[in-house]
Amino acid sequence: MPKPLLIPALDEHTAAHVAELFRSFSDTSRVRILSVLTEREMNVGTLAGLVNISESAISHHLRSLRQLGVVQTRRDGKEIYYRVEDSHLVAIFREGVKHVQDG
Amino acid sequence: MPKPLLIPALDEHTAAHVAELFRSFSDTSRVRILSVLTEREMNVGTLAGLVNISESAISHHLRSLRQLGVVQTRRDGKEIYYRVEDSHLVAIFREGVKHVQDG
DNA sequence: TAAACATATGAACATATATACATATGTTCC
DNA sequence: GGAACATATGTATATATGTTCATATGTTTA
Repeated sequence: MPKPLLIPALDEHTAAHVAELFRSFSDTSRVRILSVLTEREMNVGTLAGLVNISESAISHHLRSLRQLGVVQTRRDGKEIYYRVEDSHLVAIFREGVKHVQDG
Repeated sequence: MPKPLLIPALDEHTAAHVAELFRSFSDTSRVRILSVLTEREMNVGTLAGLVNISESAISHHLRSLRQLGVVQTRRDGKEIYYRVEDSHLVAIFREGVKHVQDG
């Protein structure tokens, strides 16, 4: 089957979800958070130290990431550990980082 | 070499560029534009018809995508054709779409 | 060169987003 | 139960972003 001359654009609904996914990677602080959480789980306080923004800001970011299903949580006593479980998401994120690093 | 217990977050400068890259995929209209331009080159007018937003809006999006190096251009007479040349970018974009479509 | 067409640009506006601060919730240990 | 700690939430605010409308630039053809 030959490619049609006029590719129809992705439907609005799917496109909105794709945009939403990439938007979760589209802020400097969130990228730094995810650069950690794609390597290992981490709790909010430690994360705040590593990323150098307030725990409140971290928590707000993590909430939206959790709502989007990008991160998962595990409570251990007083602390809540966040991680990125989905390996496909991890791969997409890492490809973005690699693309930047390879110039 | 064992993984260090404390993964340092990605440095701010690199993270900002990664965020910028993903931000270019983080809007519904841009995703629809790119869903076409990752398949074949296309001019502004036709694109506006496919994506269903004004030519001006398309043009603004294409300008930022061009400034980020995401799209390239070719003029043919009155028309300017846009395309995504970088196959790594195309792959990252498609993985995002696939991730959404596979649920 | 003028008219018609394709695209780009600038300004204005409305909406979204990130962060900080204050406060609330939930957990542990005394 | 109360104190101390970890995280979450609500609100306010500043900034960024997407779109529209009006206008400018560049290209072709009469």
